[in-house]
Order: sequence, then structure tokens, then C-alpha cells
Amino acid sequence: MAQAQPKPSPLNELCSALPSLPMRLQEVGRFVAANDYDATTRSMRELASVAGADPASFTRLAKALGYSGWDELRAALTEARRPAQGSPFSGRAKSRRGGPNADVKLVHDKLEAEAAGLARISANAIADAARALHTANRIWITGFRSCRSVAELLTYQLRLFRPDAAQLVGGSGPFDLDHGAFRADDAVVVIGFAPYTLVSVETARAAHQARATLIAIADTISAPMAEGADHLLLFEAASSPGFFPSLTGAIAVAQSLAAVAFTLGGAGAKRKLEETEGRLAEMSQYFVEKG
Amino acid sequence: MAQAQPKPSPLNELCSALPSLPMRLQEVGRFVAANDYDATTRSMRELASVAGADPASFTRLAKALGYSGWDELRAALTEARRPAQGSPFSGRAKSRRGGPNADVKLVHDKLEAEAAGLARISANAIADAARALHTANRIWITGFRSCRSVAELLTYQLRLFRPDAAQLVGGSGPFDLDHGAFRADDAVVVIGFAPYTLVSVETARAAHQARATLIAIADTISAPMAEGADHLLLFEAASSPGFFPSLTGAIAVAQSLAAVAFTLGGAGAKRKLEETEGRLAEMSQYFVEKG
DNA sequence: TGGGCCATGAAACATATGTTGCACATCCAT
DNA sequence: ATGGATGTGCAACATATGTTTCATGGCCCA
Repeated sequence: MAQAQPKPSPLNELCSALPSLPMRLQEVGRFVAANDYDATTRSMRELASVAGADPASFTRLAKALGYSGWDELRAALTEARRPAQGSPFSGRAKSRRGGPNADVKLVHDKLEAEAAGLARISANAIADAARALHTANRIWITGFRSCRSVAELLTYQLRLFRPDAAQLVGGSGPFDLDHGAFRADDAVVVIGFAPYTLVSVETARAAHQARATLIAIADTISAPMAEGADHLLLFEAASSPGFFPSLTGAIAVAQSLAAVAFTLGGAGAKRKLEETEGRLAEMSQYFVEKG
Repeated sequence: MAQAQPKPSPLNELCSALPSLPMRLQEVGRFVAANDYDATTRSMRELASVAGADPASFTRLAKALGYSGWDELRAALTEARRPAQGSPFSGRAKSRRGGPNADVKLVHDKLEAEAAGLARISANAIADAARALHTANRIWITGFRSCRSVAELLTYQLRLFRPDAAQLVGGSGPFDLDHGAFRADDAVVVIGFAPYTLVSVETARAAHQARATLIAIADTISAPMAEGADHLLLFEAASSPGFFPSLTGAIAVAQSLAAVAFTLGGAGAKRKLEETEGRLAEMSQYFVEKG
């Protein structure tokens, strides 16, 4: 870290040194470059056997590249592969003093990053969770701070076709919680990201204790409300440059959840939806173009 | 537990098993979940020393999860982490042809469409609108039905650094409106899509009459609240397959708006934000990892 | 051809690794 | 209080790991 160097990737220096290496070392070197993930995880002997080479070659390769041994080379590869934590835009953090268009650029980057984040959401996990929602007797939904908007949206959409089932926890204030009402055949959805609100964690635990199906929508696998969750739906809160965590992913997850749950509901859900929509329209809350 | 699934992520089953584990194993398990990359690369003893735990705990954790030992758990984690070969989307679209996985496909398509929708949002328009927000004396925000969640999120984020300026219209109920309070140096944000709620249109008109700066976030140029709007921010509500309009775009717009407004606020906004965050933390509403 | 040089594979080595047995602490039911 | 069961740290264990050494075989130059 103390180096002023712009951090040369071990893989790059491997490739550039390749031609000047003995035949066997070249083979091994190419193998490492092509399978660098396995190089960091499997053992030297394993690699040797699938590469059809001698274990010693790996040690020799490392030394030929200036490392003290294979261990050190592998450590370098491992660090190079380490997922960017914290600042995904560290590389792109250019001097934003560019001009009057800096704001436009910020928005642009942000949207781009969020679109990429959506791609990383697991459709499988959502479908599974939706099935759990479908079979649940009642559905409780929790979220605080900015996640409250996500919780409210999910509640709203679910209530469109399951009006008596979906319920926002703490609907009449953050201290009016319904933990005691959780039953084993209920589903509880907890939405949150770091820093985690205490109440949301407590809600998750209460759900778990009540043996209700717990669905966690969070930014990390290690989120406290993910503990004991039957379904864990991840989204990227920090994916976008900016200062507040992003909720775009969480919203997308919530909407997909509602959509799948709706399709699972079949004709009954559709009927309920039309009924609800009709009631809303009846209250004449809609604007109609005159003429 | 449905065992028919092809790949239950080891991390997920770890998280769900956590609560039923003994104390020390929970600590170790949490550590593994939080540092899964190191878990696959560093050795058991290394992990133990930085986690402040006994090496044996890792073996025991693995066995408690049903693995034959730490090596097998680590192998599972390693495989789960293996980089997807190919592009994130095309690569994963394997044999998703209809069948029982129709739900998965639905979610997949939905997310893809929404990601594409984000790309069509105008960064320029958002930056302009943010400047208007910045110069406004007070900021009123409106949205009903599912758009209420967007309105609440925007309000929440703006209040983080402009607590006295941002205000949700009808905060104490949909009929407690503040139309009379609009002033010429205020900004009014109206969020909505078809079918348009009557109140939101009335709010837009009231804002216009008060000569306040009107910012409309809507799905169409012809949206009634867009009439007379100083800034019109479009998002795609119907872009995604499914049955409910999508709010992902609206959320992205709202967040970007808040982000740019924050940067425009400069040091003062930053100070206010820290102040607010501090007050929130002081109320000890956050969950802190013990250890 | 002969002699030095280097690349290469196999086996021996020291060591770090994952595991397991044991002793002690802790908790719960009797 | 007592006895049993369970969780936890420590240390010894068998072994897989990375490294080194040595013998072999090919190559180039005198």
C-alpha cells in the first residue's frame, strides 16, 4: 500500500513475463492466468494434477516472477480478486469539479450503477419468497426510516388483491408493533439496510420465534434481520454513487414479489383486484380528462 | 425446506440456521457470513485469530450445518463465489423455458425491463429540477396511492439535510392538504401516473396558481399534473411486464433529485445531515453488533 | 565427443492445516 | 444441592501442504 505505484495487477505482470520463461513454466503460467479463481482457492497439488504438471512448477513460477514462493503469489492474486468493498466507485471517483455538468454526470452514473444493480438481483429467490407469501395466512410487512417507503409500497400492492391478509407492522406509529400477533402460518417481511434499525431486527426475531415464515429484504447476507430468515432477498443499497443508500433495488424486489404473488393468486386474486380498483374509482378519486 | 432446488446458497442456509446455534458458533457463523471472501481464501486458524475465536469452532460450525467438516463448507462457499462465466444476464438465462419456472422468468424479464427503463431517464432534467429545489424556500411533496411511497422517500431524504424545508403534503391524512400554504418561492413536487388521483392534480394546480415552482414526476408528458410544470421528470411506469405499474423509475428519479440537491447544498447540507443522523443515532434506534 | 548448464520430475522434508479427544465450565432438571 | 448434559478452550494428532533437494535427461558450446 505504501507504494506510489498504480498497483500493477499480478496477472498482468505474469502475462508480460510469460515469454521469457521456460516452456513448462509458461504452460503453468498460462494455466494460472486462465484459471485464476481456482488458483486462489484450490491447493497447489490440485492445480498441478488438473494442469497436468508438477507441483514444484508452481513454486518455481512464483519465484521466477519475483515472489518468495507460491503462497505469496497466491496471496497477491487473492487480494487482486477481493471484491470491492465500501466504495464501488473508487476507481471512477474522478475530480468532479469538471464544470456545470458535474451534477448531470452524477445522476447519469447513479442511474447506470442502479441499472447494473438490478441485474444482480436473484430472480429465483424472489420467486421462492413469493410462493411463501402466497401460502401464508397473513402477511406482515416491516421497514423503518427510508425503508418504510418500500414497506408501504409492498403493503399497498399486496392489499390490492389480498386486502385482509397484508398488514404494515406499526401502521399506527413506530411503537405500535404487532409482534405478539405473529402466527406460525404467517409470513413476515422485514426490509432494511445498514445501519439497521433496532425495531426491525426485533421484528425479525419475533417472527422467527413465532415460527412464522421470515422474508428478509436486505443489503447484505450478514444483515441481522437475515438471521433465521427462510428467504433472503438481496439488493444493492450502496451500488450507486451518492450519499444516501439506494432503494431502487429494494423497490424492484418488492414489486417483483407482489407481481409473482399476484400471478400465483390466479383468478381469485384478479377478481379481488378488480373489486378493490372499483371501490377506489367509486370514491371518485380519479381525474378524468374533460371532453 | 424444499430440497428440489438446485442450489441453496450455503450462505443462506448458514444465516437461517444461525439462531438455533450455540453462542460461540453464532459469533463464528456471523463472522463467516460477513467475511465470506476471506473464509474461502485464508486458513481456518487465520480466521480464528482475527475473529477472536477458537479454530475448532469453525470445524464445529461446519458440522452443525451438516457438512463433513470445514473443508467441505469452504468448498461450498468457494463454489458459490465462483465468478459467473459469461455476462451477468445472458449466462444465467439457462433453460428458463416456461415450465414451472415461469415465475422466475417473469421476475427476470421485469428486472431487465426496469433496468432498461432507468437508462431512459433524463439526467439533465433531474439536475435542473434539483437546482430549483435547492433555491426553493420550502419544498412540498405530493403523491398518492402507490406514489405515496415515493413521496415519502423523497421527503425523508430531503428532510435529512433540510428538515424545516421539506414537507409532505397531506401528511396527517389525505384530506389535510396545504394548498393554501404554497408561496411563490416554494417548490412543489407532484408524483403520479395514470390513472391520476384527483387530489394530486388539484395540488399541482394550486402550486401553479401560487406561482410556486412546480416539479412533476410522471409517466407521460400529457399527465394532467404536468400542465404548467416548470420541470417535468418522466419515468416508465408500464415498462415492466406484470400487472401493477412500476415505481422503480420514480424512485430512481426521486433519489437522484435528493442526491443532487444535497451536493448543491455543500458544506451546510453536510453539516445538517450529520446533525440529523446524530440525533437519530442518539435515540439509540440502531442495532449494533456485539463484540 | 565431452563437459558444463539448465530444465524437469520424483521423492524427502519441515511445517501449517483441519481435526479430535479431553478437561473444565456452565446450565438445567431432578 | 446434585447429576447429567451441553458448550467451549486447549493441546495433541494425523495429514495435506508448500518447499527443497537430488537424480535424470536434454541441450549447446568447446
